Amino acid sequence: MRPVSELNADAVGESGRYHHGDLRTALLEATGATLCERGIEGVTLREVARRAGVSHAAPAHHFPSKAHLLTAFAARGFAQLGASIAAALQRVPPSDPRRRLQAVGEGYVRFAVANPEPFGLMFRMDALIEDDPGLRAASDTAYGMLRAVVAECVTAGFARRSEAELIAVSAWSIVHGLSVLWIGGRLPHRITERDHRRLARTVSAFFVDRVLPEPPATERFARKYTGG
Amino acid sequence: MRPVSELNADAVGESGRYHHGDLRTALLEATGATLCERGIEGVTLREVARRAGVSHAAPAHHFPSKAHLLTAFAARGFAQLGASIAAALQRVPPSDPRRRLQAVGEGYVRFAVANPEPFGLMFRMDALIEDDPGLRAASDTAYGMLRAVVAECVTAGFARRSEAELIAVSAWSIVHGLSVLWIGGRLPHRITERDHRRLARTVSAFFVDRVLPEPPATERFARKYTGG
DNA sequence: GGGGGATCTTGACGATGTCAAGTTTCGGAC
DNA sequence: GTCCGAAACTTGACATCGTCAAGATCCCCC
Repeated sequence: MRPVSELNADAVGESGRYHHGDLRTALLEATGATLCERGIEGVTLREVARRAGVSHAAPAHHFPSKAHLLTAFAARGFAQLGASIAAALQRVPPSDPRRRLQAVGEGYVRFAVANPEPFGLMFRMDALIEDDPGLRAASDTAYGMLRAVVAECVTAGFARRSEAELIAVSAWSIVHGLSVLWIGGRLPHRITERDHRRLARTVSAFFVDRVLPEPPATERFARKYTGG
Repeated sequence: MRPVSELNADAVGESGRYHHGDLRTALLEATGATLCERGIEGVTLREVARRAGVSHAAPAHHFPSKAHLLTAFAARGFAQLGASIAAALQRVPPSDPRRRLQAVGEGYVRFAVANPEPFGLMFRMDALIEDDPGLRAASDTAYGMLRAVVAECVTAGFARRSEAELIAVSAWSIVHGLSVLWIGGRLPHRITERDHRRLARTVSAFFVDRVLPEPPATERFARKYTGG
């Protein structure tokens, strides 16, 4: 009977509390490592368990199924996405809501391009528990940050309140689409080969300047799209 | 020894030439049927073969691997996407390039929402042969239609030639992002519950009117984003 | 009309997600 | 202090998957 400390010495790592330690966290981190090394289809319950130093069926005691594990990982990803957006927002004062909206877009695309596999997984609804409360909450939090900044723009007079939702959806669509197409290698190479931040900044600024022009221009177009 | 006609009678269907008929096409159609019925993860080589009425290893003689089958199906999807865009374009005369750009966006989103699973598969690069010539060609054709209409807008004076690529990328991003978020159920329900065509039309019109305003306005913003 | 090659089948292999049953280990009750 | 229940983990098994190798079948062309 070999002591458990010898069996799991390399896998327990920093958290050596008991049995394995905090296996739940270890599995999530192993998922991230596998995801970045071998891509989404390389993420296997058995491979993740292998990396965590446990048997192939151990994950079942922390996640009812593979989908639950991926969902928990995706929820963490949405939290990190929110942090990326928050970090970008912190650099722009509340006095300039248009540039804050631009910062949201840059933070979104920057996170996506910096973490392509996790970002891709976050929107793989076929592999996730779609109505998981944690996932929904994390996703809604990120979207809520965008809506809050759009609301700031409304308050500052750069947009009408009735078109706020349309602007939010459009803004989210353009940054999400740009991220997906970029990660998927669908954009022309002469574009994506440029500096990461520059393209994200250019598209975000382009959107903000065109969609939220100076207040007078806003009034001109607003009434068209705000009918009940 | 049962005659082959009895074995495959129900599967051969309309094309009863020999062995099976045109198995390659039958497999592609079985893929589409499985995809829409059971979702992306329900698409299995064995299930597809089952539906086509052949043994589990038969597809290997027409597609070297599952990824090749899915890639061929995705290429067909891009062709259909192009057809959807072309159909939308045909309803708008060349004299109004701005509304033609709007039509491209509507055709794009309409196809995506009408065929969510095929559309999702078309951008699942982890499951596809990324640099397959057929897939690339079909994808580039669809993107080329968008670029062509943007070029029309440039010719008509609604945009500067130097910002054409930026506009094309932004337009593709917004319609693609809207499609992905919509299909993924990430948009607020109070939005997606509305009529399909209306949201697609609203966002597309919103984009066109804001990004391609009357010529004078274009000149105002153009110089910012066109630096080398 | 017969042979060559394309087409399809059968059988097998390793890998995967999940389940059932057994084993080890922790924490609290006595 | 020790003992028991529950939690954590292991072992083994099953159906299914993608892929490969080998054999069977059928069409086209010489």
